[in-house]
Amino acid sequence: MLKIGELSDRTGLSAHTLRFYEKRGLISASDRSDAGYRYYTDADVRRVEFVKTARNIGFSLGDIAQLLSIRVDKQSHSCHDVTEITQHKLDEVNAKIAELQSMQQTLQILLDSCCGGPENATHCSIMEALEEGAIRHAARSGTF
Amino acid sequence: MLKIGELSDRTGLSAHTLRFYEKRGLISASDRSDAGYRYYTDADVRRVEFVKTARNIGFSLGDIAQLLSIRVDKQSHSCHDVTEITQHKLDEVNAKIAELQSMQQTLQILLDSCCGGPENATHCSIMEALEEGAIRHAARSGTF
DNA sequence: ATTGACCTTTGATCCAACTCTAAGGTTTAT
DNA sequence: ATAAACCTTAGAGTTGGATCAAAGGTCAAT
Repeated sequence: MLKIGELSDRTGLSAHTLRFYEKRGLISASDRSDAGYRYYTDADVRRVEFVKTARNIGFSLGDIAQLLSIRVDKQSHSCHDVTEITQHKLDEVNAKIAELQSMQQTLQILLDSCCGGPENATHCSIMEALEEGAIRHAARSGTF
Repeated sequence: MLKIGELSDRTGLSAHTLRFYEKRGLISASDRSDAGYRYYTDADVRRVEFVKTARNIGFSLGDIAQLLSIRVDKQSHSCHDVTEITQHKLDEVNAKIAELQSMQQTLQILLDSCCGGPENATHCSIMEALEEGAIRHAARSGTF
């Protein structure tokens, strides 16, 4: 049985984060000491590792909660349930990439248009482009 | 002289957002009525449009503050100053794209590995992959 | 028995860029 | 004169994923 600090050492997640995940319902301690210390089993460690892997891939904590509920009762869920979550994430990622690539293009065009030298910015073509506003209509949705 | 609602109509930014930008130091009203109503000139409109254009491209409000300070005194700034901000943004965007593409690949591999059918998830290869943790070490930095 | 490292909790704070609320004051048209 | 539509402010709330602080209790080793 591991205490939270040991679990933290083993998983690389801080004790803060582990408690936070518990509050979010993602993990829990199998046992508690009389004083309330959390004690974790090997199964708990595996669950935390599962969360960590999913998070590394880019799943949100909400997605992970869904994946975990499948994990504990695989019989009652289908592969389709799993791919649906995964596909949804992929769609999100693709949308974000498209948006960023649009920004990338615009920024590159701006950079290409400007000398970038020590001349003063009175006739800077980037400033002029921003001034004219004739740039693009990006699908901004809280990217940065 | 426009009131804030008229400026809002003209720019498509809400009055809330315009006040928020003012609080952030990006814009200001050239005048106020006795009652405190904001009044905007054409120059103010152009400044707001500048902000909007820059924001659409993906610049942060902090970046935009810098660009605006160049704008009001182009003599004292060089093209280099402008390209530096732009290049920095481009670097950020490129880093984010790389990170998302890494996620994209992983998600695609997971999807390709799974039948996605109505079979129960007992042997789902996505779940197994998450279980094993042998996936990747993504450069996560608060993307989602 | 004392030190120091560990643990507990609730709740606050951070980031960005809004978005909204409450509680009122003003303007304009009829 | 009155209603509708506008405006003001300070401040709180939103999202996601942490991260930290305060104030205290516990444990292991010496």
